[in-house]
Amino acid sequence: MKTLPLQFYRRPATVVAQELLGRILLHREPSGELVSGRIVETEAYDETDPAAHCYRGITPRNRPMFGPGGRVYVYRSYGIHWCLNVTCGPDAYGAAVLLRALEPLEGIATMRRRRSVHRDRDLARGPGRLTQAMGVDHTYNEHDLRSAPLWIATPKNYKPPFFVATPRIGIRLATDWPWRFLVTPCSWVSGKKVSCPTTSNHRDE
DNA sequence: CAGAAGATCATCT
DNA sequence: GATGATCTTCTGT
Repeated sequence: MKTLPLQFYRRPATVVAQELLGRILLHREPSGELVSGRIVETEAYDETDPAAHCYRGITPRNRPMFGPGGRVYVYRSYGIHWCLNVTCGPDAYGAAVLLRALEPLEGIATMRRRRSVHRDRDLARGPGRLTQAMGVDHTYNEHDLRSAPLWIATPKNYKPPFFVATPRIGIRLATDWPWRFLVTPCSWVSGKKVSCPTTSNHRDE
């Protein structure tokens, strides 16, 4: 599997969000074990989005978002969860893609140990669940995603996603595995906050 | 310094 | 559909 190069990330978050779908997130844990999953849901943020952490400039928390593309930005959500973002664009521009769901691939037994769920498809479906399953937390902030212990690569069977709509900020991108792509509005649209059904609660089929 | 809101999730009805 | 857990950040005084 080939690791994604720097220039992949140094593009607009909307583009990176689209092209991250189908790639593999890998984590070499302190124990040496490898856990991984296919990225199946993403969400783009940048300085133009009122819902984005970087909308009002740099703060201690969001500083990684203003770093160069290709790094980790992890933040605490609702005091309980960690959420994993991939920074995008050039240095000094605030942009990132939130990783919202994985299809578990390797280290599934470890994921099950960390998350008690009945079905494996729930192991990493949702941003908070994803970090719990992968064993990722804030200590990974600003880590370069081209190298261990946390990196993203392209699988051998990768096929570029097809979209009928143009992805943009405030739009959540997802694929039901295998390969049915969805585009869902979220956060803010046309300056107004809209209801935003979370994957975890509403895609239970 | 107090208070509210939040890129969530599990659990309950 | 509603609620609580739990904590950081931001805003207002």
